[in-house]
Amino acid sequence: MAQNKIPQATAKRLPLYYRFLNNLQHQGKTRVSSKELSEAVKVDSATIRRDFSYFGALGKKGYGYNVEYLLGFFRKTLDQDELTEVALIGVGNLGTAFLHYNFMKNNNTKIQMAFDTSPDKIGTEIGGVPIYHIDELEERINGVKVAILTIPASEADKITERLVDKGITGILNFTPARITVPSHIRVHHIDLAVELQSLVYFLKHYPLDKEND
Amino acid sequence: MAQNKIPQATAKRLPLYYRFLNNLQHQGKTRVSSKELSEAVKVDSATIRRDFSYFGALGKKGYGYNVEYLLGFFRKTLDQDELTEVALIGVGNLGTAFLHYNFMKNNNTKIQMAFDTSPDKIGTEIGGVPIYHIDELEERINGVKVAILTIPASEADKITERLVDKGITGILNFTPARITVPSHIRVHHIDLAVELQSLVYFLKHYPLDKEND
DNA sequence: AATAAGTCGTGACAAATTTCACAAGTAGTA
DNA sequence: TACTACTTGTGAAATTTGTCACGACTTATT
Repeated sequence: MAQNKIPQATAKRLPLYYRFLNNLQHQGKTRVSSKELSEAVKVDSATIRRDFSYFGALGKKGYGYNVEYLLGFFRKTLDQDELTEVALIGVGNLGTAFLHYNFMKNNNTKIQMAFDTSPDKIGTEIGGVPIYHIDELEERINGVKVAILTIPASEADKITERLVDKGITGILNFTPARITVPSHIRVHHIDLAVELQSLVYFLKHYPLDKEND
Repeated sequence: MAQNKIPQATAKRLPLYYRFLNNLQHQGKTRVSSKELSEAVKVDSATIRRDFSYFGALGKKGYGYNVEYLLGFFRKTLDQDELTEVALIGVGNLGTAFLHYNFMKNNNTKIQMAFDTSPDKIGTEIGGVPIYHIDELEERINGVKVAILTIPASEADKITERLVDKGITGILNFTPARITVPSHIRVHHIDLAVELQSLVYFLKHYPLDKEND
């Protein structure tokens, strides 16, 4: 299932490449060079060529890459044909933003259900996704392997434990809490406050002049 | 202004350390070892010690680190005493989430104003932050150096240009668009769709067993 | 005082990632 | 066909980041 030779740094950029290739195709472009792509995604062109090369020789010298071919290749590589079901826990503003986001456009993931405690929300739908009471988590979440956590930090540990018990394998954690999970479960943390603070720190201590992010 | 010896990877972790040290202090803890901290923030203890060591010898052998001392040190280092004013562009769900977030608790940043186009929102406040019409951007944003972009991707380039013209120096970009700015302006991209796709990719291709994130 | 247990700071190494720079090949043109 | 301009794929070097492992010192205990 895994050609486990691709560096993690490369793997993180793949979804980005995929989306921009999609854009290019919609624009009717049939070929693209690493230089053009570089300007679009803000990644060094040599890095892009290196990234692609892990999958083999996908381009042609003097020509560049064929958009459709590359796109087809990435679709397979990123398992874009296979749907991954996702559950969203916590329908606050951030959670609602996710529900409105149309993930299906370029995507292989679908938020299948959401959970909250607010009586106003339970029983309704947002963006076509039904919202259930968190008490129903155990009975409804069967089969879902990925969860997005957009709840208050104070709830994070408790909910995480319940998710783990139900066999979740990946968690996208937006709470400031650093949750603890068994080692076979993958957690990606996105901490909005840290991101903002970090940006401010870089502004003050790493003034830019020629380099770019 | 910058002791420019600190690796970027370290710099990114500083706000995280800072917050957990704050938590510890609120819990009344006076000392902490790199091992304890490691368990809390999920960063290898050797990495933590190395990170701290870039700032000098902050700890004591056989004892650990004094929470208050360390906290005071980080407060200075992260310029927690100096307030950075932030403008938020786009008061959708994601933007609203930011406005509700109480950044002032452990933080040196304050969202001073927000902009949108919806007549329902303009003139109101959310989380104490006034919302203005985007047309008033130029006249109101003076002095603000950092902007959070939570608008549709299609607006990103246009708004970015206006922000740049008004002398912004840092942008936290939540739109899927990879915006283009002059090289002296720092942009951090956070792409929610990419984050989710990326997590799914890792789940499928990099099964965990003992290692952890 | 002596001993044991704990912890830092860091030299040295290892791993991961990025970048340079160029040979080799392709496309386009005349 | 011959020539020019372009672009890939990659060996090699550089840079960045993470980890190991241990000497040196501190605290606590007996």
